[in-house]
Amino acid sequence: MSRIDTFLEQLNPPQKEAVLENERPLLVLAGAGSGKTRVITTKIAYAIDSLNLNPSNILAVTFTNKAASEMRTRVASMLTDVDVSSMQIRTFHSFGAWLLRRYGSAIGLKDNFSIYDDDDSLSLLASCYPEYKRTELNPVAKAISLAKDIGITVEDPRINDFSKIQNFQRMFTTYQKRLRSVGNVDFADLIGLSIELLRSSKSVLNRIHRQYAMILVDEYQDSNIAQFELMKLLVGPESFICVVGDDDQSIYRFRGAEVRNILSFPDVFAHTRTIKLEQNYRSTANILAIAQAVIANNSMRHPKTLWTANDKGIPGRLVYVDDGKEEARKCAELINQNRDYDNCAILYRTNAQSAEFETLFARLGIPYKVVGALRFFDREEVKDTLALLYLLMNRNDQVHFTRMVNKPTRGIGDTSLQKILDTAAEQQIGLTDACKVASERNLLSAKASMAAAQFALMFEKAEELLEQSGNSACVEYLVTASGLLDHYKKADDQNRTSKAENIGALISAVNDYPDGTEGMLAFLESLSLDPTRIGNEDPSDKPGVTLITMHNTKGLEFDRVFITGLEEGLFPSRSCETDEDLQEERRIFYVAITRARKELYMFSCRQRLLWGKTNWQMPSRFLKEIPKNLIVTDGLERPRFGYDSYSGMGALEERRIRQGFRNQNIIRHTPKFDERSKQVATEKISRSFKLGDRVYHEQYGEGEVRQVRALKDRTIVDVAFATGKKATFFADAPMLEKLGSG
DNA sequence: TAACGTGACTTTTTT
DNA sequence: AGTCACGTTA
Repeated sequence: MSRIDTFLEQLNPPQKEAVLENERPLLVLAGAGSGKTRVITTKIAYAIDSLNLNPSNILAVTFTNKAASEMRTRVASMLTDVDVSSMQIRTFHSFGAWLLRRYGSAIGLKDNFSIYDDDDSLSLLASCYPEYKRTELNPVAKAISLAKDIGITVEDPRINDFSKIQNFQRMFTTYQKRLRSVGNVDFADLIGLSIELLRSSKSVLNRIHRQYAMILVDEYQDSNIAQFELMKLLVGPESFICVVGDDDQSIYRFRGAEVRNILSFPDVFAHTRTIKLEQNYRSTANILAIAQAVIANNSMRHPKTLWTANDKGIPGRLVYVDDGKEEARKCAELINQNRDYDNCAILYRTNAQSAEFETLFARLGIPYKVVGALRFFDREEVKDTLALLYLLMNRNDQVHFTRMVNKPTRGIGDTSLQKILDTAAEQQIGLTDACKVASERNLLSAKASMAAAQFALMFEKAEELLEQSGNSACVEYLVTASGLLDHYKKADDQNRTSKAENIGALISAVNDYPDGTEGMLAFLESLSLDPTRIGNEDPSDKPGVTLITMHNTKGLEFDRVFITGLEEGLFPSRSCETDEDLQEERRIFYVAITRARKELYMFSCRQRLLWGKTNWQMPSRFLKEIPKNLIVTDGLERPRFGYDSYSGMGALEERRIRQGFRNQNIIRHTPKFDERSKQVATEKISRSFKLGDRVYHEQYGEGEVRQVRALKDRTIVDVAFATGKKATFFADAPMLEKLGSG
C-alpha cells in the first residue's frame, strides 16, 4: 500500500470524495470540526504524490498567515521526501502583494511600494484634508476601504449610493490620486490592483493560468467580493478550483465578507460538484447540540445537519455572576480544578474584556497568553522605526516623512514642514532631497535648516549602509542617528517601559532577511501582512490559558472553553441593528461554542464596568436559545431589586435610578451595594486631595499628588509615583489612600 | 516652536 | 480611561 493510501484510509467517505475529485469545480461545505484541514492537506499531498503535480503549480489561499504556515508544515510532514517550498500558500492579501511586487510595473507600479495600514491611510487622507479633524475623517477612511473590499472603485456609478458621507466620491478620488502619486498602496489595493493588473495584462494573466493548475481557497465564507473577483481571474481554462467553507461560520461581514459568495459559487463555476462534510470529530454530543440549537435561529443558511459519534459528555454550564471581577474569579477557579492551562481558552467579544482576566491571572500565578490584542506592530516605537525604513525605501512617502521629520523634535515645526512639502511638489523631487534643497535655498529658519540638512544626509548615509554593511547595521544607524533610540531610552527610564528593547527586537528580526534593498522590502512586507509574528513573544507556542476574541478563535480548538460577557449590548453588540447584524452575531456565538472539545462554560454578568461606568446588564438573548436540558445554571439571572423596570422603563425613571446608583441613596437591596455605598460615602468626606499630598496606592506604592481637577461632578487627581509612573484616578478610588498633606 | 493644560468624545470584530 | 484636538504659555 502506498503512503497516500494510508492517508486516504483515515478519511470518511465524503472526505475521501473531496480529495479524489480533481476535475469539476469543487465546493466543500465543511461544518465545524469536520476535519476540513485534514482534507485540504491530504488533497494537496494526493495531488503531488498521485497526480504528479509539481508543488509550484499549486496555489492555496488561507485566511491567516498562521494557517498558511501550518498547512505547509502539515503537507511537508506527509511527503517527507518532497520539497514543498515552491508551493504558494498565502492569504489573499499576501498573494496580491507578491503578484504586484513582481508584475505591478505593467500597471505603472514601482516595485519599491510599501503597504499602508489603516492608520497610515487615515494619515494620508488627513494630509489631503487638513481642515478636517481626524475623527471626522475616520469614517471616510473606513468607507473607502469597505468600498474597495466590495469592489466599488471611484469610477463606479454605484459610488453615489454607497455612502451617505458628503462629498464621499470627491474625497475618495482625492485620496486615491494622492496614494498613487506617493507610489504606495493600501490594504484593499492589494486585491483591487491585482484585479486591475490581471484584467489589463493578458501576458501576466496567461502566465498565472499556466502556473497554477490547482487553486484551493480555505475559509471561503469570509472572502469579500473583491477577493471573489480576483479568484475568478486566477482560475484559467485548465485550472482546477476548490473552495472550502461553512456559511454558518461567516463572521467578517463588517469587513466586506459576502456569504453569498458561497451560495453563488455553483452559478459562477459551471458543473460544480458540492460535497458536504457533516460529521463532527471535535466536540461532545452535548456541545454540538447546543451549537445546533443556537444556529437554527438563523434564517439565512445552507441546509445541513451536523452529527457526531462522540460521547454525550457533561452538560454545558451557564454561570450568572455579579460583575467582571467575579466572572474572572469563577473562571480562574474552574481552570484551577485541573490546572491544564494549555487546553483552556477564555473567549470574549471585545479586546477590552481581557484586562480583568490578565490582572487576576497574573496575581494568582496562572500562566496566560493574550492573542492578538496589542500587536507589536502597533506600538509607537515600532511604528516609528518602521516609518524610517519605509521612508528609506520610498522617498515620496509623505505619510511616514511627516511622522518622522520632527520626531524626536529637532526644530522642524509645521511651518518648516509645509515649506519642505511645497519644495518637493514644485521641484518634483523626493522628500529628503526637498529637505536638502529647502535648506540650501535658505527657505527655513537657521535651526530648521540645519536639522533638515542633517535629516537628508542621514538617509543618504543609510542608503549606503544598506548596500554595503547590511540591513541591521542600516536600521541601527537610523535609530541612533535620528535620536529615536536615545529618545525612547530616556522615556524608558522615566516610565519603566521597554521601548528601546522593542526597537532592539526589530533590529534583530531584520537579520532573518537577506541583506540589501530586496531583503528589506521583504521584511517590511511580511511585517505589514503578518504583524503578529515578529516581536518578543510567539503567542501560540507559549504555554498557558489562551485569552482571545471570538473572531480570532477561527480554526482553533480547546478542551475547555469559557465564553464570557454574554450580555445584551456586549454580545450581541449594541451596534447591531438589523436582523442581518444579529444573525452575524449568532454565527460568532456558533463559532465560539464549536471551539470546545469537552467542556463549555458560559458567563453573564449582572453589571459591568465599561468605559469608566458601571452599567446594569441584561442576559444575552442568545442564552434563551439554548435548550434547558443541555445546560445547568449557576447563580441568579438578575439582581434582587427593580431590575426589570430598569431595562424597559422610561427615561425619567431611568435617570432617577441612575442618579440613585451614583449617589448610593436608593439602592439598599443587596448587601454588596450597601457596603460599597458606605465606603464611598466616607471616602467622599475624607478625600479632599490637594496639590503635593502624599498618597499610597495598593499597586503602585507611594506617590505625590501633582494635579487636582474636576470632571463633570467628580474629582480627578493626577499622581506621580516614586517608581516614576504617572497615573490618574478618581478622588474616591478605593485603591488610593491618603498618607498626609504636603 | 515645544510643552503643557484642558475639554470633548469615544463604545466591536481585523487581513 | 484614554485619545485627540485645540489653546495657552515659556
